[in-house]
Amino acid sequence: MPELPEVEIIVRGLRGPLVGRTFTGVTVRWPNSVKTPVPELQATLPGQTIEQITRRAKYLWFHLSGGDSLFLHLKMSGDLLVLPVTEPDDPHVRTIFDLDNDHQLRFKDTRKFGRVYLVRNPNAVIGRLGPEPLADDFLPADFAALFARRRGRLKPLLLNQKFIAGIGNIYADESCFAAGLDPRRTADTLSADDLGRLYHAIRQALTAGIVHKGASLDSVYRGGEFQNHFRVYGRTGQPCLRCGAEIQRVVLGGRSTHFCSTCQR
DNA sequence: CTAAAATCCTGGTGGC
DNA sequence: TGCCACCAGGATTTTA
Repeated sequence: MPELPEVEIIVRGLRGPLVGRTFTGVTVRWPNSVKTPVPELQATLPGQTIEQITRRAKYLWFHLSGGDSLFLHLKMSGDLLVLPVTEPDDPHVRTIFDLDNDHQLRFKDTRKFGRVYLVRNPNAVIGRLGPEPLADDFLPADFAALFARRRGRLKPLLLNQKFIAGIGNIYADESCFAAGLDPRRTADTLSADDLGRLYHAIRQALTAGIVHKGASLDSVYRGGEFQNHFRVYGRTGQPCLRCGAEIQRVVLGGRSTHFCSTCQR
């Protein structure tokens, strides 16, 4: 569930407690989540200091003093806790990173979809991602250019991280509503005007998500309250806040898709 | 190229 | 009350 805005908020919150700290050990309780061989992770990570934490798409990116990159992806139910070693254990903690100040970074992840990568070359993890929609140099013309020669449906394209990075189910639906576009439209039917509206809708939806400190959903409370501002996501059968028609739900690309068939064409 | 389906997972929910 | 089928979904992989 955490999408670009939620990950951005989490990254901002982790910088204070973690930048400058040095890893002293790693405990892996669910090896399937670690995409680097565990012995290699345990041999390479300790001793490296966290120089900076950034975000790329929905990945948290720890820049390490040894030149390596630690990437964490929270997927559906992941959460990160920085706690003193004396803090009681939690059965849903899958990986524990020991720090040099008697604290631990605990990767809690009920559904076990989250992933951990330690790599020398960051492109091994993030090399095939599409553009960052909130980047200063990502312009309407860049967005429109993505649609050239594409013929897929709009919603699955927005969820495709190779097409554009960081958008998930919530912000895809909210962006299509704000742009007045039916998520079932195919890319080659969108006019220049449609693409202009969609560009601004995506940027505004993601920015609003960050301003509201993300959405708290999926029983993972993150402090945000953007969930109180959804206009279509999760509102199946309820009246459209703009026209009053019932919000529809269809499945596109295997994902629940919520929209107003009156306002979105 | 597009797209649908399967995969990985558990907790919550709705039906009976 | 208890049991079970089913749903949620990010990203990848498989199949058409």
